[in-house]
Amino acid sequence: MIGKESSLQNFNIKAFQKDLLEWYYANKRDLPWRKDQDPYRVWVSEIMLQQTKVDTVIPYFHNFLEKFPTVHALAAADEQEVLKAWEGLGYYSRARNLQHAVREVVEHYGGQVPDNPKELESLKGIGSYTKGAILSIAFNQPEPAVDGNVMRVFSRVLNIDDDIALPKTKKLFEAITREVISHEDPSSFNQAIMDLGATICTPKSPACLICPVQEYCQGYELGVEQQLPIKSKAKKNKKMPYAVLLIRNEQGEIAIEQRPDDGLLANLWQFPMVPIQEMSVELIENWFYAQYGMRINLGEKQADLKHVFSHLTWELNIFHAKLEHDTRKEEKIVFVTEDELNSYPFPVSHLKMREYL
DNA sequence: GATACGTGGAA
DNA sequence: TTTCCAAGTAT
Repeated sequence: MIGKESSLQNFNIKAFQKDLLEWYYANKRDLPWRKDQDPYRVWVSEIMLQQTKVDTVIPYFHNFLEKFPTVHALAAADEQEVLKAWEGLGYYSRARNLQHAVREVVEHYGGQVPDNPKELESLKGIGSYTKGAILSIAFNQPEPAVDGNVMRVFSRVLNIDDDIALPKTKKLFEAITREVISHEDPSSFNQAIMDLGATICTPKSPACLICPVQEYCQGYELGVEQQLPIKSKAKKNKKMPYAVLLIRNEQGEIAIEQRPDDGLLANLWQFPMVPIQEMSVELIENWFYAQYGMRINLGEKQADLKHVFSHLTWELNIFHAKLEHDTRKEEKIVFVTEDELNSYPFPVSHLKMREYL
């Protein structure tokens, strides 16, 4: 690892700050969460923006703030309603953790978002990045908010080849940012680095010729900007084949079930899924009876589709089925009308399946 | 420290 | 088609 001391030798911090901030003041993007410094709005935006593009977040942000305009509104909402507002955005534990944390803010902090690192980081879903983002953007504190943009920009500017996939590398960049951050306008400094990373110092084909800090960039000077940052590869994901059953009862209602309250897509709803190795109608019917206590008649396969996650892929084979005999004791499966489906949060693959109902 | 955790868009 | 990526966090 390169120490921050050697990285910052001969680096003109004041001049870098000045050029970066002047560029930001003239070119900053007009984003809905930049209208004010309301800590709750900043918080919601930062959670939504985790691993998610700005263009994707914008409509969700508007809708979410309309439905839950304050910490009190979000604290009082049903979790299902919150998940429904998050539907399609992904990483759903963000939504559940956010509501959990907001309820803690209402209970322990009188509804005021904490303005110190200790209390902020103790809240569910707030890690080192989000803590720094809230402290700097909402409270004007000179705290680092190191995300992928910051690591990419500083990897190039300071020619640092540490693997940004490693946790310890983030600590290095946090230490560097503490040295480099503007104390006059820490909020703008952090957002400027992120805007620069998103619009100029992009992962592929960075626009070095129009970069406001080109003259400070060792990566550019050495012609290695395309090689930085160093990032180790993710592993290939695993395939998981399922039969998905669109089951109708005699009233024409449709069977859905809620997923477990932890792990993948926690607490979301889905059409019943049967893990399969090979396609066998009897195997599926029998497995379903053993699991749910319901006899079904499997109909014809309607379609298949893939649902690609970060770490695995569902191979979904969609079947119609008819409820034959119901000897259930528990109500794990619920039958609802097509209209009622609209109030349940589903993963995107199951939203797409409604076309085959 | 490695892995789980979503989704849609770009090259 | 495949791969990578995007304002990370929890465990």
